[in-house]
Amino acid sequence: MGSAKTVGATAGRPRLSGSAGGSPRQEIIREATALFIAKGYAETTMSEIARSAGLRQSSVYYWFARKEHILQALLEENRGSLQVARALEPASEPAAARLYAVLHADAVQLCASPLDFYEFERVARSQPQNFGAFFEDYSELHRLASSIIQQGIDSGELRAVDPEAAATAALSLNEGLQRHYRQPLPGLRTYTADDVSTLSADTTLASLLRVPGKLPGVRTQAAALAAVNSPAES
Amino acid sequence: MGSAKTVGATAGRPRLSGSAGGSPRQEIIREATALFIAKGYAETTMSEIARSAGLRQSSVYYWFARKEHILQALLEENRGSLQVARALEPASEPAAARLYAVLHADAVQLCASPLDFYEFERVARSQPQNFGAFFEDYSELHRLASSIIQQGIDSGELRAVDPEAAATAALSLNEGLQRHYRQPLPGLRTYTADDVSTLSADTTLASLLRVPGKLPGVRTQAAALAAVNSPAES
DNA sequence: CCGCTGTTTCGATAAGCTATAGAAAGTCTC
DNA sequence: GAGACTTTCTATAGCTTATCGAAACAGCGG
Repeated sequence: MGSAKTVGATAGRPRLSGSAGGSPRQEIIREATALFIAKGYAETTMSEIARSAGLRQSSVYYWFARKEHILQALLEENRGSLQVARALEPASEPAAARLYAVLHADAVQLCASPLDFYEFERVARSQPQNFGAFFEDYSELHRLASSIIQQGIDSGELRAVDPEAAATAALSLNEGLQRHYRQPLPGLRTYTADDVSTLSADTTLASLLRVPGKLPGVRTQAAALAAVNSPAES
Repeated sequence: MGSAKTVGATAGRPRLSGSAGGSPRQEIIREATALFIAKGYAETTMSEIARSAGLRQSSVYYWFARKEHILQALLEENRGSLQVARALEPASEPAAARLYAVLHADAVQLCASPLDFYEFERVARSQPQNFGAFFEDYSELHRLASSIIQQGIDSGELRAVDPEAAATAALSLNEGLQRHYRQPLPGLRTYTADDVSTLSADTTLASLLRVPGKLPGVRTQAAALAAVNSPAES
């Protein structure tokens, strides 16, 4: 099933609609991604994906045995915010700035992702055996964020809160706010990806900093950290 | 279609499974609610609802022409957190305590609701003409929260942030955290409804208070306010 | 040149879903 | 007891995801 050497174009029965460009697998992922962005995962049918990729509905199943597998493949191409957290958790800069940088990067990634976080989570939950990586990544991010918060408490930068609960709240805020970027509710202001990322990190840090007045400085430090530890140059 | 006087039990063709107890409409809503809580909206089929209510699948459509109408009816029975906001927005108590009370009440309601907020929103968005009330309620809650925040800024209790953005962040945090109460992610701690409500309101107020040390006092004041303005005694 | 094997696509179809249409089986009113 | 009204039923259309086996090609050995 789908051994798919990187053959140019020739093999197997030809398509009714002229043959494709690149590898069918990538083609399907690309078209599916565009449709997911436009309509969401649940509202996109395999027939639409097939039509966009120039295939018949059932032919898509040769490359992806289940609809969720397309999502899974898409996920594997979209890692990134964990790298920032992994790089910054053991670093020696002030914990507040590192936490800000991690949260901001996570929010940016949530906004840039082709799929709403909650839609992702819904599918992942229905297929836990295939989406183990999703939960592992989330749990690792949570652990790293908790650790940075603990460091900040120890150093006196942050208030003495429960680090685990604070990390949960911080990530929840990221997730909740990405929704407002992605699908603005009628009657409410619309936000850019950077708006919500800054709003989220600002809010969390303001709630944790022992001296709230230090927020602007933290923000500046975090921007410098992000420039160095961005996943682009890994 | 479904004029449904509150007749005792007699009218129309009898059911194959012995006749029902109360009004079929209420019966369907009750069984559907239980199923939605157990499995979520999308994963609950009309056949299951019908079976639980002692009807055939198509008979449910006599009472609810579309599946979403069941959800809509369910929504109309579950108002409440808006009442707290309406009562407290014009009140004269300190704004910080009123904001805390509103946010806490909203979070409690999100946790107690039979349906995940995001699942609700998804359906509401697909049927805007039927769920106008949902968006109106949300927008009113947002407006009231913004107003209380503005009052707090004016009185000097709260930092000088953008009230609209702060309200969006506060409600987003409520929504994001209800998810962690409702569907704990594997490997993470589980929270009670009161845990997440307190965590959410604490976090937001900590991020907004000019003097973070006042948080315990605000929390106490808010509890007193909630006791007086709870929707139960309206 | 011809059949064999492997690869990819196709058409047909099963099973489950929401929703509709019309017949059927009662009660109620006169 | 006839006709109207209410409620439930059976049957079915049209959509979805997913499976199955046949069809159409390339490349290879004889």
